[in-house]
Amino acid sequence: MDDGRTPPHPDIAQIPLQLVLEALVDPVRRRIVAELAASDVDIRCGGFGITVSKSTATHHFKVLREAGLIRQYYVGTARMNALRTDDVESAFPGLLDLVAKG
Amino acid sequence: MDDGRTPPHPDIAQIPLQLVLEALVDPVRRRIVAELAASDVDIRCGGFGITVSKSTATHHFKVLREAGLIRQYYVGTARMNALRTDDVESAFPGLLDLVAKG
DNA sequence: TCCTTAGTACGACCACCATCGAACTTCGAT
DNA sequence: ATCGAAGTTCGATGGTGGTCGTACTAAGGA
Repeated sequence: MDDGRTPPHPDIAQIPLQLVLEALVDPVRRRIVAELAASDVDIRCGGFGITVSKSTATHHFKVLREAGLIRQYYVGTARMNALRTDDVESAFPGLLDLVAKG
Repeated sequence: MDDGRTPPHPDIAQIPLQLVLEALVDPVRRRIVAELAASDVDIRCGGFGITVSKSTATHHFKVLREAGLIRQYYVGTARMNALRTDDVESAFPGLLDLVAKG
């Protein structure tokens, strides 16, 4: 399970609303979530329409992951991002729709 | 309508999600919203279980009002606060429930 | 008329967070 | 074996927002 590169992912049921709102209040992070929500496939870190530096992007993905909103895994050097749609919807119903619709 | 003391209240349909999230990311403001959601009656500014100074409280109410979440009106010297439940629910379905449940 | 109560307005301060660049790691391809 | 592409880590910086105290205004009661 733990290949030493896959970061830990929290249990959504135990994430306080505070953490989720802090994650989603940033427009860059909300854009990431919206793009994932609109996509059929997972997206690598470099594949989003965001205009920040790579180090800043890394920071945003970490915040989203620790808030339980995305899952991350490696494919080669690419770090893939998946929206935890069902998890989030069960813990915070309606929230993803709000973000997706903008 | 305008008695010179009643502040302007924005049309909810035109409020960006950004503004609402900025309002709700603060735990003090979320507490205010939660208390209003749990109450049958409107509550004056001094009637909440928050532990900040009066000037800080004024600031929080202003943010909530400008985000379209509450309506404010005067009764004597007391400034009453009412949750705009239906407005918010129609513009951001599910959001108030998340805050109310905490 | 005072005095108290309720809240606002204004500055100042402080902590936090988004941001960046530079240096580094890891993987894949040449 | 090298090189480039993809991210990470670290430290520094700058702006913004939550906080407070003080001074102020408005309303109601003694």
